[in-house]
Amino acid sequence: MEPVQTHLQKVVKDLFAVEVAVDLTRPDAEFGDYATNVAMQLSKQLGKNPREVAQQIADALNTGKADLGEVSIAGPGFINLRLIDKAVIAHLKKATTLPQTLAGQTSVVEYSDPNPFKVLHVGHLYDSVVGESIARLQEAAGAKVHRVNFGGDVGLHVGKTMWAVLQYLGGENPEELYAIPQDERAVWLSNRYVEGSNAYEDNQEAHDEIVSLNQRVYQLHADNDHGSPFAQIYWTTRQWSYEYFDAFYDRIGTKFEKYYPESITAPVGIAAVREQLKNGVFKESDGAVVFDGEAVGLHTRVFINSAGLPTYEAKDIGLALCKWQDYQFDQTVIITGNDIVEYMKVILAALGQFQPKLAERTTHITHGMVKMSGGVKMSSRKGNILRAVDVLDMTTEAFKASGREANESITQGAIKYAFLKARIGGDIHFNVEESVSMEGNSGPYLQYAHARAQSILHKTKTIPAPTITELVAGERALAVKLTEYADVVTKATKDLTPHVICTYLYELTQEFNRFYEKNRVIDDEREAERLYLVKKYATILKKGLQLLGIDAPGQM
RNA sequence: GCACCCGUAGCUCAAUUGGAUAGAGCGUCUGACUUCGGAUCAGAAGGUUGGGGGUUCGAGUCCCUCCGGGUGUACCA
Repeated sequence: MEPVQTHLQKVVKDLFAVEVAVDLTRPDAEFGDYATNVAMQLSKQLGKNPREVAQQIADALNTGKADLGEVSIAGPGFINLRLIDKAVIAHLKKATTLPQTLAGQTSVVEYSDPNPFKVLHVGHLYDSVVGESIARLQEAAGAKVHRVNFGGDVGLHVGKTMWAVLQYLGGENPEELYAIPQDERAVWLSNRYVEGSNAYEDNQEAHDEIVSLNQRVYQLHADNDHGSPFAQIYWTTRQWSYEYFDAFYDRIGTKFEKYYPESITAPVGIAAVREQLKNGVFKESDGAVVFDGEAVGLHTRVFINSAGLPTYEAKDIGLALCKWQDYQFDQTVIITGNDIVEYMKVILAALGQFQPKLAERTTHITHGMVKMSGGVKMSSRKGNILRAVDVLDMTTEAFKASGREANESITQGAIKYAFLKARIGGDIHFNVEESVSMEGNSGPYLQYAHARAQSILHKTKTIPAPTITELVAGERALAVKLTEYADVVTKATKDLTPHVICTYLYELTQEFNRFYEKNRVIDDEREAERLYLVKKYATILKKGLQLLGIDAPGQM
């Protein structure tokens, strides 16, 4: 694409002596390989008819070189360009080579962010799938990516859990914990949280005890207490929780380099906020330390409450500073639900007043909730909360129900693709039956398409031609589509939009099926050349799916 | 009340960031297989892009306004 673009840019500059950014777009195939609307953009400042401008540019282009075939003008003044086949083939050769747009850069991607002691629910799964994909996109563009995770190992929910744990153990008896089977620990612990939450609401005595236990947990951190019976119970169950997280992340193919527990970020945050209180970034109000967000068009939030305890705000400031100290990143991406979008603006506005560079390098992207649609069977499950594992189980069951053998890579392909194919931002509707369908725009369909392409390659001893020298009718559309891969990935990386990869891969399979319907591969005189196309196709499908965190088995 | 996000075909989503006749899948209907994995392909129907106004060569996209939905809004996370 580059030679054509620079050529076009030069032609425009020579003709009109203006410096404009010439955008090349990929129009419908009927128009050509590339299109530009530069003539329409220029027409106003030149005071000329756009088609006239387009004609001038087209004439000048035709006398040039740069891989150009047919140049035509259409509509109000679009210039449509067609590459010569040789240029398409040259591009095809390096179709899977991605521009290293983030080479040498360090990025910290923070996502999932579950609270220890609590259960991983469907929202964490969605957040994790998005985060992993974004991390992979940045890695593919050459960045050094650090995956990190933030969560509350202190706070009221911990007090609630500890209360119920102590009830269960009959007091501060850490040795009793070992009676709980290893594979039941995570569920057991999250059940304690639910019990503690209920007691906190319903029982005044328990309520007071929980508040007190919450304080004890903070104190335990302040004292670095690992030896007292209560501390042993806390640290042991906390560790269970992290083991549970790690096991789940391992299952879904994501791995965090570092957890930032609030017990670590809170003191850092408090210190920074107190220091900036002196500098006037924060101010005191009703005994609390607040940031006056209204002064910058946002809302005011409390960073340290009137009891002197850090709120989530201070912990988040601490988190930002910890990440900065650890990585000195060029950029950090934080992925959360969109309920905290306004909250995060306040945090970044506050941070920007004393760490402007850090704030500028932070990108907060937010998603909506996962809503279940279709025939969801929830009757056997307690409570309103949909756990992450429930989604995996439901999807596996849906596969079995359709009479096929389920396996983990297909289950996850179904879920991840269903989550990623829509633009990040709004709520998504997860339809289990649709996600496992082998027809239509689904993960398993693309996995199948890849497996089928692999099977073609294994069907013959012919070696795919190392490269093609010409394209014949029926091959060109597929070849052109294959060359779009790198542009699509680069765009997805720049905009942090994995869904454009989904759209592309699906369009690619459609293009392939159209080709395959009409053109024989095996036992054709162009077998070697066509195998080359099939091989490129399979490679791009596999690589593209990998960027989404989806495995592409060779057969299924 | 105020702020932010969302509203596109019956359903789920796209739309190259202001460009060409708003495109796909599912579902519905019509065709095509003794053929490389038909888990496919070709085609049809289905739209006042929530309503109205504005900006300009050109608006789903930008501005105003109204309607509908969601979220947030001082010591929870």
